[in-house]
Amino acid sequence: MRGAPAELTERHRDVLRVIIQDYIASAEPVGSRSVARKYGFRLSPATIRNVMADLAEFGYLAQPHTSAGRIPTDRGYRIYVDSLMDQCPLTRAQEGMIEKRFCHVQGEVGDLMREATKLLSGLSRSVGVVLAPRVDQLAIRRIEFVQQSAERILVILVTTSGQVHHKMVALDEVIPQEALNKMARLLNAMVEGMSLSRVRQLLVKKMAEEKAMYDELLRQALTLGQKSFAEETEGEVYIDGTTNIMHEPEFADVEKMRAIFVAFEETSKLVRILDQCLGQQGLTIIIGSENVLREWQRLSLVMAPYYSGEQLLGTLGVIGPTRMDYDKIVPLVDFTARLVSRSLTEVAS
Amino acid sequence: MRGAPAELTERHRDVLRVIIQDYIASAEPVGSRSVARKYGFRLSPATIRNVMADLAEFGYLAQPHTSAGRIPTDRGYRIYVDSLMDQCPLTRAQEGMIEKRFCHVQGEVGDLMREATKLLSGLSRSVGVVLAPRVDQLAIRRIEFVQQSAERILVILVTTSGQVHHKMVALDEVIPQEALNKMARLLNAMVEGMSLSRVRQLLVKKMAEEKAMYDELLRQALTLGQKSFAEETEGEVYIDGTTNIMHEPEFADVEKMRAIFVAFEETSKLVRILDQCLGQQGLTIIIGSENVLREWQRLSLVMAPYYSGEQLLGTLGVIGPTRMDYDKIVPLVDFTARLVSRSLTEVAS
DNA sequence: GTTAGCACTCTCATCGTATGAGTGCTAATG
DNA sequence: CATTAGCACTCATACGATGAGAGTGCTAAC
Repeated sequence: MRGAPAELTERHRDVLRVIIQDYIASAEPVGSRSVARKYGFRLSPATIRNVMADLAEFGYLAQPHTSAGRIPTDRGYRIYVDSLMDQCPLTRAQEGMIEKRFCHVQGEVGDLMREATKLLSGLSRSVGVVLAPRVDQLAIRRIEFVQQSAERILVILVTTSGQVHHKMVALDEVIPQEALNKMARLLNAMVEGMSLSRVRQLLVKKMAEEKAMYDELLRQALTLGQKSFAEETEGEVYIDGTTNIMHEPEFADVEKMRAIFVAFEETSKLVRILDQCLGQQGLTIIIGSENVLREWQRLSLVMAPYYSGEQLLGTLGVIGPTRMDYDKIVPLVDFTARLVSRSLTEVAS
Repeated sequence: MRGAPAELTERHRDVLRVIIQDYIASAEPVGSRSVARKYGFRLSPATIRNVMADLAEFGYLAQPHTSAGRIPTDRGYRIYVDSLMDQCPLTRAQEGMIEKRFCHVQGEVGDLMREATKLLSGLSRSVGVVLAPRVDQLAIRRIEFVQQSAERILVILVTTSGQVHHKMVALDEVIPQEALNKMARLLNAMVEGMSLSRVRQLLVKKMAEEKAMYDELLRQALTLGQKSFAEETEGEVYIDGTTNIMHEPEFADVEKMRAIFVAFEETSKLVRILDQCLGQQGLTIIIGSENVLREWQRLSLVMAPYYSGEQLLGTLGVIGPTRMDYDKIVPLVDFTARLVSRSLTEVAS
């Protein structure tokens, strides 16, 4: 393998494009004959073979066995999505249909996420995935404490984006509901509009100040607040359409399929992958072996971030086999992210 | 097929038991030879064959093809779980281990459900499933209204069992947060400890009374309450370990497997099946074709109800192939249901 | 640079055969 | 009369050989 895209002529690029598109459509190794045919017979199969030999040498194509056609390598897909593909934008009708589906979602953010996930999986015939906003990053609208039993308090947290989170907190002392309400009011006044991570800092600071003071209620409120917000929260993932990829011939083998499904179930690892995408600007594509995790190396991701106004909230996209329909899926993901951002921006304002 | 369990001799029952146990363990059709062996060679294969022919005639056994051994029919499994099986109770050590896992769950009810689901799937090496309590049936501890945007109110509902539910409600008039708080206080006083379904009735009644009166706030509160609790809620299902059944040889075929997974994703149908179990007293076993739904006819369920005190809350159990290890799974489900009931009873008190 | 021709490789489907597990039936046995 | 040995028969499965077909790589000619 020589590593020289500099030597790629226009013909190399054309042939590679044809092969990848053909393979994505058929899942069968592509031979020189069929490339020549798609080329309008302006070149003979033999010529194509020479080009293909070059491409194989560059590492963009591989052969499953000696006398079979070529299939794209991950490196091949990479160059394809970077500079070869012609994106195939959504039709007006499709866009309208998608917009309509989002209009129906009047409810809370969770519904919006679910709808987006379903939409992505449905239209891509692959797996749709949405990484929900970290609670840490979100502005808080409201805190509420509900006494569950003598020493257990249910903490409810509402963000400005309309997400609701709750957790149970154990206390050593018994606090009556009446006092809890007062504490909630105190804290609400203090933290409204702040992000959870800023709240944490604030509480530490206040605690230090308050040590000298003697407002018992405030002291208790701060302690309770700290307990409530102590843990780092993990991003939540919505995923849908996993059964879609069962059809893909690359997972016909039950053992491979099982591995994939186990991978989907391990949401914490998935979150880590999606977090990487968050770091990037704009649309991110991760192809097969570019994934660090072993179980993911047969899968590709197309992800785009979504926002509320200027604030980056999360990322959404499609997971599929490396042989996925990038030219259709990229515009789909792009458009969906835009719409989700629009919806969330409206809600927040 | 003659339909006459009356004619079942002790020997018939013994042979059927041996065959079913063998088949459950091996997933291979069972031949007369191996039955004779398990019998300590006190009878010859030929004799066993006669018995097996009888059992086949009664409809308890079937042959995949002429010259293969026998496999149990769903009817065979039915008589097995009803009167043949020797339950194989959990060891002291296992019980201790399970109890320990539940002790760790100090948190909210959702965590408890998730933990139970994982436990069931882990120990059964099948699919664990828990039908969470219907909100309708549960006593309400607290209602809270949070203004999300001008016309959208987030309604938060806390049950005495510590579940949190929320939904978005759209209004025509704009109500300031201050008024919302007052309304919440009004409603809380009114409904605390009542079940959602009773609250619905109550609100209708109050509305009628109030029509004549002129407390604007109360009127608004009632309207908002009605909107909030209007819809019937659907039971939520926790499910875990779906990948476990991929190993089962009966689902080696990808198409069959896909059908199963699609069935798992369709939670609404699953809820309907589980609801049936709720109607029953005590532990319910549904075997293969006893399921009404086509997609479920290759699966069996072992379900047990769980309670908070006296009140029936939901049902939990294991889903697996009809060839599942009933003698181990029945005690497991039974014990788990008992423990979950205990935890929930403690929380409520 | 392009192409025709050709030998070569490798997969896959097909077919016949052998194998072996297991049955059902019959007749002999205690 | 229940039990059993014996035996012919049935199928599923594994195996090996064979042949077709697709596709390659190389060489020599255009």
